[in-house]
Amino acid sequence: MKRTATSSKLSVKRKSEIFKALGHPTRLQIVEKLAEGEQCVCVVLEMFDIDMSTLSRHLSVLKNAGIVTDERRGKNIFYSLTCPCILDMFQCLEKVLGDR
Amino acid sequence: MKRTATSSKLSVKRKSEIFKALGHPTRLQIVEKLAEGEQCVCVVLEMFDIDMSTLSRHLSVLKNAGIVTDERRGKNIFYSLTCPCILDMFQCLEKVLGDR
DNA sequence: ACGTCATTTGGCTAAAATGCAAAATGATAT
DNA sequence: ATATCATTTTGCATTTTAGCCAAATGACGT
Repeated sequence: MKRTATSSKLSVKRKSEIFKALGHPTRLQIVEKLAEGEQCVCVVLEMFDIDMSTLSRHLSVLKNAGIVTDERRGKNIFYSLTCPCILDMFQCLEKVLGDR
Repeated sequence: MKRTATSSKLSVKRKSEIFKALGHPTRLQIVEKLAEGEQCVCVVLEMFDIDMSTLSRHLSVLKNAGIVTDERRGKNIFYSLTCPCILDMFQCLEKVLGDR
């Protein structure tokens, strides 16, 4: 099967949404943290010097993009990567940075 | 060597800038087009129903992120991918989309 | 039912991104 | 020197995003 570089209009939209969601330092670091496994919001909060409500908003951006899911257990809410394969993208990116 | 998921602050910034640059449908399609090889601005323009000045802005966003370079030849300016390895990221992303 | 803890949501303001139109630039041809 | 073509830059209006604070929600303990 021939490999084409172009994508359907719908797919372009979804892909760019994912990129956009990752296009913020805080959100990028959240995802990197989740690479270690499921994390409680309270733990993630400690990583940054931002308001809890701001963090919550970032988490919802990631969630809307389909990058993470959340699950409530008791009083806490835990976030995790929907598909750890997203980390492969990060490695590719490392390489892009390295090659320049 | 142990593989860590976290990155230096500087690297986080640069990475998120690259993601951000790709986080727009038009820019994403430009990059996909450049996957075919160097392209004249005029050719890229035909792909979209946008003002030339708008396209030029998108191109400069990609350029500032280091994703593309430009070269003038005569009256025309040609853009190409700085590092075609960025396309690997796209394939990873396809997989992320596929896995859901 | 009431209070508390963890998190999200609404309301607001400031900053950044998008996009068009018009002016500026750079290369070439006359 | 002037005109023309291709592209970028500037100026401006509109929309989107980021962030804080305060109010709302949901789960739990008393």
